[in-house]
Amino acid sequence: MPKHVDHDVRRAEIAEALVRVAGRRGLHAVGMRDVAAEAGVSLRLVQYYFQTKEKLLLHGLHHLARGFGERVTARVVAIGDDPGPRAVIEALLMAALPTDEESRRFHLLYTSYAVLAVTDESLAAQPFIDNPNAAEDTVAGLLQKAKDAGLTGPDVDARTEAISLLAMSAGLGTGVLVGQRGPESAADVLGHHLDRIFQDGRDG
Amino acid sequence: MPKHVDHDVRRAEIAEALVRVAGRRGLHAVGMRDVAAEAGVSLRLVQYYFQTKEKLLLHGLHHLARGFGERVTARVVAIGDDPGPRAVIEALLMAALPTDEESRRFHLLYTSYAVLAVTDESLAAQPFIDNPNAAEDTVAGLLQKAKDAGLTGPDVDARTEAISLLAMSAGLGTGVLVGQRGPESAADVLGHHLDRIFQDGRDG
DNA sequence: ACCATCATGGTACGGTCGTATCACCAAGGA
DNA sequence: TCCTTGGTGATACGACCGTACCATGATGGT
Repeated sequence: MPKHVDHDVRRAEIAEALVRVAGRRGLHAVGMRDVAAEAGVSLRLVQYYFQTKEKLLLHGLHHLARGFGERVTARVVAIGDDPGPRAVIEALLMAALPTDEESRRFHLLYTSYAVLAVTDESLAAQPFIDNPNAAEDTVAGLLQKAKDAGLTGPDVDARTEAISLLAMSAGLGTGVLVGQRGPESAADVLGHHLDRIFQDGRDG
Repeated sequence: MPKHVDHDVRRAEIAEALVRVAGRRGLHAVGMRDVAAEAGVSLRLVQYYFQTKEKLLLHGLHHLARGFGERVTARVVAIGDDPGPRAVIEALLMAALPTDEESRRFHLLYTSYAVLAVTDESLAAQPFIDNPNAAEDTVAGLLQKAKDAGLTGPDVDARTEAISLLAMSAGLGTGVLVGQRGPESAADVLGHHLDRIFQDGRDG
């Protein structure tokens, strides 16, 4: 067997190119030729590693989700050793806001994919259920831990507050994306609600 | 002058057709031929009343926003004479949730348009700033009135809570749209936060 | 050393999309 | 009455898109 190129690496490169060009011109406007040009390869190559556009888009979604997960993890790790639940939740929520180019791209494309998934049955809607649910479980778990440790008021419902915070983060993110408000304003609103939840305890 | 057809009526009919077919198959998937077929007219007619697709889409957005405004107004009016601020806010927020086919369509298409506006400079981003701002002002005004009347705790910030509620409503709406949660769950979460805001007062 | 095979390039094909063009009808003012 | 003009239909055009097909290096196992 000749040449032996790592297909996974190549596919990741092409998926990266898809995400880049889609972030610039919009997911609806990207064709396979655009992706090929962005990746610096020929159209045939894109066809070779992904047989069809549908598979390319699907892979792009997974690539996007994976990259975002890594981003969030990195943010959480970066806040230091044994941080309080509030710091972790804050890092989680802030990472989801479109503050820099990467998060902006993520928010735009993830929303585009979600919209596509509603009408196109070829694009599975499952990632848009599972991923948010996982995030919800994580935040709810952290809140419950905080509540058990007495860091929050006794009347907070961890699950409800987790849902609220994530929904707010998503909604505020869209507002930032379309230019309705700045990232600082969104962060302030989130911070206000974290203050409310953690008002009875102290945090590190 | 012959025939005398009311252009505004015709354009509204075609815009309605655009919204219907886009709600079914996704905004990205609709062409002028689809709109013509849905409206029961020829392609030429769509071209005649809207010269270009860009203008058709723009008119569709305005049509959508106007229809939604009327829907919200109707909901608010329907709750009876001189309702309390909480009831009005609740009606506002609930009307935005994708509960029936019409609100589902609105949420899907408005999100699609917003995503388009981010990358396509032809589609003005202004509606996605002005409309949310107007909603925000309305809710903030109602909250302030409630606070002045002693219906809320003295520590609630009307503007921040208005932003939060609308962002939550939008985020929850998306969650309902993609099937992550049911409309009842979203309504519960919103109700929980309204309870919190109005916890110190009584409402009618 | 050879050849099966992975990897890659170039290009053509069918379809669709937005838009433009040509033709026709109908009606009301001169 | 006739002719100007608004409304409508059918169809053509050029561009682009996703996909398929054909050709050809390059390479490693035997």
